[in-house]
Amino acid sequence: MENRVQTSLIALRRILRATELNARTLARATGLTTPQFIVLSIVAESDEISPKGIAARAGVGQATATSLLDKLEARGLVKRTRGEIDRRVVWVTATDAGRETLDTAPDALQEVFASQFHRLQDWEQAMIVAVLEKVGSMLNAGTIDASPMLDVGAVDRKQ
Amino acid sequence: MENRVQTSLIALRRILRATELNARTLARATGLTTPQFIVLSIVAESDEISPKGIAARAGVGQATATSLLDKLEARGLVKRTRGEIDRRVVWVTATDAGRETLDTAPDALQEVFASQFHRLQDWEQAMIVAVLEKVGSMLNAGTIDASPMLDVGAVDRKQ
DNA sequence: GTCAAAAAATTCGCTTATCGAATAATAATT
DNA sequence: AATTATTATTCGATAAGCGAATTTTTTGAC
Repeated sequence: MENRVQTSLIALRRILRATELNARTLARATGLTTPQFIVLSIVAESDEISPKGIAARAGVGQATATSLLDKLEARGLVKRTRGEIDRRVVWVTATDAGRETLDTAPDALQEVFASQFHRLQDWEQAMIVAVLEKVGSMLNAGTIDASPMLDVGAVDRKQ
Repeated sequence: MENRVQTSLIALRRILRATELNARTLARATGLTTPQFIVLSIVAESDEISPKGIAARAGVGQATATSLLDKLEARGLVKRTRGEIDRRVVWVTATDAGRETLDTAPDALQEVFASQFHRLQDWEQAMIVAVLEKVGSMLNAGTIDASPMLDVGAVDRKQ
């Protein structure tokens, strides 16, 4: 039914809003701006990533990524290293200070989710995991092959 | 298991990323910037809303909301009207042009989701609806009592 | 009723984000 | 060897965003 699609999308938007607000809160807690925080998170998640990759994952242009990295590097939260095999690329890694910053940031969303999650029955938890993964792949699968006219490059290249 | 929480959060982030990229794409398709698009959507969803409410829902400051509204109003996509009972507040509504803009915007995410969704079995669809709503309320429940410093009122008041 | 406090929107000044185009360096292709 | 691609960066210009101050209006206290 069309209704279910509608309901799902509304629920999705609600989830989206909650996570967005959380990102802002987190960013403030760390003294970073939201985009800076997002970039730092991406860098910390991957042990080595290029500015191009960061741009793709953060959904911003390469120029923007460079500018954000400049600020993070100036604060000593990330480090840039020229690639040795391919000297065009720059490898970005999180410094200890960078990881520290992320670790000490209290992730309200995560905590809230975890606490609520633990209240659920086992089968409910399993159901949530399954559905979230399913929806994630649905959305991602779609983005890739359904809209080639849009700049999907960024989405494609995400590893 | 802590693992399930982790897995869920990763899946959530993936969903988030997809929807974020979609928002940017949509914004470009309409000739608006992403924040402008978001604000216009919020306005169109509610038949009447104040700048303060918009700010809360969009997760930005009041000053920012005003500035975004200025631009939307200049393009004739929204209209401001002084409140009659309380003349401090301004009621913002979407104009026909504003609704038109949103309607004609091809919502890639929505289409992709819908097409994937329809392939599923009935029980799977039902499960997705249930889980997404559950997760939404879990996250929002948290947001409300975990961070009262944010004006979460708007989230409550959403119809 | 008047005066002070609160509330809503706006303005202002300043910083950050963001993009596109141009540039520089390196790699790949021919 | 020369051309083309790729990667990052710089540059210039616009938009987003914040906090503080301002304006208008309402509410509360006395």
